[in-house]
Amino acid sequence: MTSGGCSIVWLRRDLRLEDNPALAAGVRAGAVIALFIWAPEEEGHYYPGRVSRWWLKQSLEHLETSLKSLGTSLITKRSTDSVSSLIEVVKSTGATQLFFNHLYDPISLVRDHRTKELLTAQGIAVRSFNADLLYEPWEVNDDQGRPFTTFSDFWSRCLTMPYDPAAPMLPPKRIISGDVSKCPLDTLTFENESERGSNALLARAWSPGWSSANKTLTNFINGPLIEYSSNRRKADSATTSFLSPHLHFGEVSVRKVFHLVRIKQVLWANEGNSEGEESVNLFLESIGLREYSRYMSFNHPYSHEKPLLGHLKFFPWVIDENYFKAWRQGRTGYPLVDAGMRELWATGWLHDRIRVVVSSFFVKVMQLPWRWGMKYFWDTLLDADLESDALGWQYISGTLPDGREFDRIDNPQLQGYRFDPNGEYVRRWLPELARLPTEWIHHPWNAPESVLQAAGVELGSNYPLPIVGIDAAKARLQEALSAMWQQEASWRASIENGTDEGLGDSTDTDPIAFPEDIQMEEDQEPIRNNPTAQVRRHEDQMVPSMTSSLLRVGDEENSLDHRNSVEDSRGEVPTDLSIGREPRREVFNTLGRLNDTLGLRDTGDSTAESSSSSGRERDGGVVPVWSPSTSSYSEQFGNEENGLGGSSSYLQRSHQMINCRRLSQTG
DNA sequence: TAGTATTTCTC
DNA sequence: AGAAATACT
Repeated sequence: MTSGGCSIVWLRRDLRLEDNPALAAGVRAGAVIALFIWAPEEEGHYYPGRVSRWWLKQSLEHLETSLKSLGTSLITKRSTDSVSSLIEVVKSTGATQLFFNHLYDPISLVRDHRTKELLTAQGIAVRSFNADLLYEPWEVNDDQGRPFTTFSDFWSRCLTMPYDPAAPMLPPKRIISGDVSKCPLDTLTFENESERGSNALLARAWSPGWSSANKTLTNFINGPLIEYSSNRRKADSATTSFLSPHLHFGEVSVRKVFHLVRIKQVLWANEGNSEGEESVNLFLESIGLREYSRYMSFNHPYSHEKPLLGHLKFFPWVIDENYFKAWRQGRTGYPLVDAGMRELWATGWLHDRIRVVVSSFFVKVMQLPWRWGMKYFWDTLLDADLESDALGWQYISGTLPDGREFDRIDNPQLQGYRFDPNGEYVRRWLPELARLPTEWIHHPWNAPESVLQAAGVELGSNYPLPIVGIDAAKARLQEALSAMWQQEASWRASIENGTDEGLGDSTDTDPIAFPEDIQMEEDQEPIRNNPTAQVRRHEDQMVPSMTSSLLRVGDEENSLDHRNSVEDSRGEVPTDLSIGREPRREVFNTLGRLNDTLGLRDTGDSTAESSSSSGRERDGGVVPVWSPSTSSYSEQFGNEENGLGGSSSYLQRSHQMINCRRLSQTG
């Protein structure tokens, strides 16, 4: 019981009982205090959006009910500093151990690192676990022991690792409760009055919580999965998994998903059902993208705010809030884009394909800064996920080695006929166009006046004309790109002259500010003639888009001297996109104080035995820690050309980043 | 069967 | 937009 000192199990985005290694460790160790800390201010700009908070609230209630039935309760704390709250709970309960599962977003990396340092200093035994990924980011490396820089290489490696992802664990049968009599709990508030109203409809379409997540998974595997390969391209098919919000909050373990799906695949393979087999591959790929997003975030913690390809910092984004607003409101004049944006606003949901369409339009046609779009997704998506969304937007923006090309503009009209050939999707979300014949539904601006009249469409009045013509957009994009390269060239030249400092610094400290911390949400007309479209028939998908990564990492020592940056990494990047080099090292901070520099020394396969055994340690005997102080990232992976000179600024930069305060109080 | 047109997809 | 797979003749 409580006398020997109980354990705190700090729950975050792992709101489940099954296959929860931190919880299992706590239970094994004796009495447990299950703790959830709500400290949204720590997230800076990324204070969770309305629908995301709604989900979290339901999920926590569900979890608490489950915990109660197992014999304990959920302790909730409202905080602006998780670590202090943890210490407070430690003091008031006499806990001697802390367990939690890893997170990989930039803010958590820093916060969790700090947690370990401070709590360990207080004499608390801290252990952390992998509960969110098939493999930890540091387990997956190329033959040289460096992180992969493209998704496909990363993923094929994952699928051929010498050991399987850990098998999912069963939930505890009962939990002995620690003594919380002296530990006051806070009531958490996740929504205000007006939000409550807006959220009311969500419950008709979604059921947050781990048991519902399991049902969703089962339904998917026994239903739509087999046809995933053929159906996944329709804009509104109901053939996707709907798992993404569940996965975001860790209501279901991705390893369980993986195992169940693989079992199905083996079954189908034996029956010679190749469509089913292929479907599983494709579905797993979307799981893989989610994995990769964590991988990228871990290796490049700036990836949510900086393009991984350095020259992008010279791209002359169009700073136009009216464009931005038109996009948010679904009034760009391109039906497929507008339908998507209205669905997003009304439901918090978008098919993966449509996410690509609207974000590509945002970046390539409007040329608005991708971070604005990402922020809006963050604020409005039910499955908002920083890592996945950063990967998606970077992929779309062409700022990754294997991202889309810069100069490619997707034409929403063509995409419309592709993903929504009969215009049903557009008609559902744009009632003002509902009577337009399919022939014109995706390009009303070309329709004869008589047709428009018959359909009751008045362009420029009840439906807008295209906000930007595609041809004009192409021209503007060309200009922007040449301006970018020019800037980049002169920047490079200034570096060679040693006059870099100024420029280098100023440019990368200015991720274009968000429009006065947009009330992106409520400033819209809550129109939506489509309230009852709770018909969540739409599909889901893990994340918007994505892919890719960057960087080559050498081992710390080597990379500084030999591996003279650029050149070698350059090989696999399209032509002159320079990739940064980023020395990095994980520190394995073992509780028992084992080897603390098991970094990337041993590479992938066979040699990895020592690290693989420790890395795989299920009990968390070894706790890998992302160590900001020893890692540095090239600011925007583009400019390692400045050799050593640059590396000192990397360090500075990384120190800045470590400053939690800075991170967390931006917003 | 070779050669060409068309569809599909980029993570 | 361009490559690759597929379909057609």
